[in-house]
Amino acid sequence: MDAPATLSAASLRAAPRLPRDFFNRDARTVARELLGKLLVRREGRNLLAGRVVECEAYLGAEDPAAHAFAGRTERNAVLFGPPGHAYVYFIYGNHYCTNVSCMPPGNAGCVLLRALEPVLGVRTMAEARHVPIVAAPTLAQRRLISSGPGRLSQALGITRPRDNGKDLTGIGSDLWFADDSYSVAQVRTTPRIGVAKAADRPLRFIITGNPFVSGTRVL
DNA sequence: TTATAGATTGCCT
DNA sequence: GGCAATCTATAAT
Repeated sequence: MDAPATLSAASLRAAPRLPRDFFNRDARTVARELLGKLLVRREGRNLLAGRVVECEAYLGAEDPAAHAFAGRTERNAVLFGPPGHAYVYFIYGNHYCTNVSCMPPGNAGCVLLRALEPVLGVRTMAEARHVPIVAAPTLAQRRLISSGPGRLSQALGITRPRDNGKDLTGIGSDLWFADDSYSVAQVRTTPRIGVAKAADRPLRFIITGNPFVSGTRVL
């Protein structure tokens, strides 16, 4: 039912990176297929990784909730560039949110990453989040690491100065998506979280039943 | 130049 | 469940 709790660094290195064509499609398609993939960060010789369990699609000119809705600005310029690049923005004075651009240049779709299940480098991610390091963390404690868009960005050290505009499909990139052939049993869609406009559109995608999805009640 | 809302989080009651 | 924190982009003077 749940994804594997851990993953070896060797198998992660063997997992193919998602190519640019993967992102050169409608944001809804990319969001759905991104579920179950791994977001990987290389910190020197150390690898950090989390499995995507929740994300949201943002469209272009036809989506009032999207940053690209009002057109190209210095802030959102990445969205209008080629697919497979990181769009990182700062929000509420405290948090970075991580997106990946979709669609060909000129089309501004993107996918916001909202929750990861930590699978490799968990201790390092917990330290980055200032989450207590304990021998046998509870589910509630593990959820604090990367369940939420601001949380997962902090866990992987993703910031706008460091990562905005980065090519996530580049060979030399220190941030990328990997496919370890994990199979997602069922995908559920819901309205997007925290948006006032176009609040009725089912553009949030989650792995049904995964406990690391944000807002999940922990018993 | 000033005001306000925001793709959030964490602490308080 | 309520709400303050804290900064940026954008709208309103």
